[in-house]
Amino acid sequence: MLTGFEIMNATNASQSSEGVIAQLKNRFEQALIAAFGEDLAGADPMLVPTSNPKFGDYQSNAPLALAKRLGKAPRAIAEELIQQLDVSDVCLPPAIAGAGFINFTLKPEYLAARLSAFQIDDRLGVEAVKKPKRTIVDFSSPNIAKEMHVGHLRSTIIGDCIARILEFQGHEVLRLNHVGDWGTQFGMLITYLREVCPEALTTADALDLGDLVAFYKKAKQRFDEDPDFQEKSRHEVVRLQSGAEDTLRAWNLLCEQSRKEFQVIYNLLDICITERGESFYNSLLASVVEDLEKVGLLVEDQGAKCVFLEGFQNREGQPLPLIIQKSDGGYNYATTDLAAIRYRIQQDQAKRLIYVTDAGQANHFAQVFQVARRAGWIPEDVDIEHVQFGLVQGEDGKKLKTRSGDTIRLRDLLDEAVDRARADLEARLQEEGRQETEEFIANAAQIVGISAVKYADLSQNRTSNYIFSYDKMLALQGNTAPYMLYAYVRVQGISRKGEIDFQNLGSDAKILLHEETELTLAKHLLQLEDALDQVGQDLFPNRLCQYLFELSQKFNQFYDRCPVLQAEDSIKTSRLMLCDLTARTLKLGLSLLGIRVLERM
RNA sequence: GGGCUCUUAGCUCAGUGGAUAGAGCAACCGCCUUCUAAGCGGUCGGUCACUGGUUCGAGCCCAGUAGAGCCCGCCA
Repeated sequence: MLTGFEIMNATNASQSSEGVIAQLKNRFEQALIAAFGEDLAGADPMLVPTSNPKFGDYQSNAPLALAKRLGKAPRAIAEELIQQLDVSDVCLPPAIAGAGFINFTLKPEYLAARLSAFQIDDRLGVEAVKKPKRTIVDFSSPNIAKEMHVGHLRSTIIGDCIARILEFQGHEVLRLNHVGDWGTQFGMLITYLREVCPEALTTADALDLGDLVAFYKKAKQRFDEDPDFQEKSRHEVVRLQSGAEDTLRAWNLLCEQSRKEFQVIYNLLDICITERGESFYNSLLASVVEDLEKVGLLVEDQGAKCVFLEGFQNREGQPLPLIIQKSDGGYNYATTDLAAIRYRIQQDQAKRLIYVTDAGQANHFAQVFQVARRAGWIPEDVDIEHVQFGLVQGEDGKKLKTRSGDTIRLRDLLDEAVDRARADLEARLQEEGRQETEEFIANAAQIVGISAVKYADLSQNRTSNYIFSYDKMLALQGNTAPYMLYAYVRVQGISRKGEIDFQNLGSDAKILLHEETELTLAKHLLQLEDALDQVGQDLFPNRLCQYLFELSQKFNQFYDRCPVLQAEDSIKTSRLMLCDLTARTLKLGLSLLGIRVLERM
């Protein structure tokens, strides 16, 4: 039981660092109960940013939704709610509008107080979650002995971003690279190499990945044509899975070779990930079959051990099986994925499993999740989610390919983005008669190029296909990485020009919000936590991009209309604080997208 | 045949059951003696694929139709 004093303290949360929406929601929930009783305890306050600035900053649609349930007119409900609602420390008096909306406008003093607190807060007001969840983000997952191509781009970028956001929110995140390092492709590759290049199987660095890819293609061709070769390859897989020493050594060399190449890409993209490939689960596969047998889900059909699925049919309208063990005794990826689910829940103790793969695997994951659920392997308190994304298409709307029709190597794609960024920058330097060092140019081009690729991907709703265009992603205006990097650079330009130390603006520094653009910017700065909460929940990084783009726009409007260095002292200090907060918010937000900033560009 | 995803401005795309559907690009018109104009302001641009349904209220939910892409028994 709270005392009156404690209730007042709990209510008077203007210095609290929770998100504005969360804070208003709390107050609203209390008012709902005070006005209409405990029955309404779970009712949704329906608090959202307003659809139009003329309605204020936030609105509640709850009175409309509750009209039927309470048997009262929406406006009357709004009236009663406002009576019970104490938000005077946060907002101007709430207004009832339209059919029964309640509109809230933040008080400038509240804004200034919150933003002042951000001044000494590296997290910019974003609280760590109270209940951290151990989370696994499974992403990137290239195949050994193949090069990373454009198909791995989205998984890598989106997965990394999701991991960064969840980590920042305070969750314990395990980033797993479920590489394809185990399966029939090794049988044929090793068999082929034994014939044509045996030294590759015993000597490190005898081949580079490019050669491996070429050998892989030839091996595949032989496999498809030559029954003898097929037989040898299958035998090689069995030898590998049973641990034959020479085959295992060859396999290890191939993996090591690929790993080095993958790392080049991960370094370029600034990706940190732990490899735990399919082979890791090899020893657990037999028990998956046994345990499915025990719970009575396993059915033998045409020699294969399967689980028949609910809600999936084949062409003839028959129930579709998920094959757990092939008729030749081998396992396939469904088995591995089931073993991985169990391992991640039981051994890793994960409470949230996130799989970042293309939408084409939606069926596969729905099937695997169904079987795991029916087997009782997914406890109530564990969430399992397939975070799917669409294809990367060329500007012709078809799957992205080189001019000659080959798959584009990820390495080449990234290099070209950097080359183009460099060409743009050099043209600009020439035009403006600027002289910069080679080091400056190389660094700026690198960051602009890579950021542009990442941002172009992350800023789209991931569920749809997206059209890859260097021209659009590197464009200097619009919702692009360069636009946002430039907003950040503008702030740093001010501090250089004015010889400002943002760390040391004086102890009496106060935020004053008089101009419209100052208020608008301040309000947006306060919404970072709400934006991150949403992405943490729904795993749509484009929402964070949208937030940062709007922040950049609002900063540029402020920059355009409010002189900083020429302003009178107290206003100059206040504006410097807004600049610094904007820059730090951009830097933090971009870092959560996996994008680094530049001080000059 | 079944499943999944998608269809919003000329183009590329946002859009959380709520008020008059938004950006960017392109086009056109303005704004640099002033912190980097890689910027800002403005104009133009909509049958939210179509038809029904649910709802006080639908671009959003449900059903159907059309179109696009992807997936569908021993590859991953």
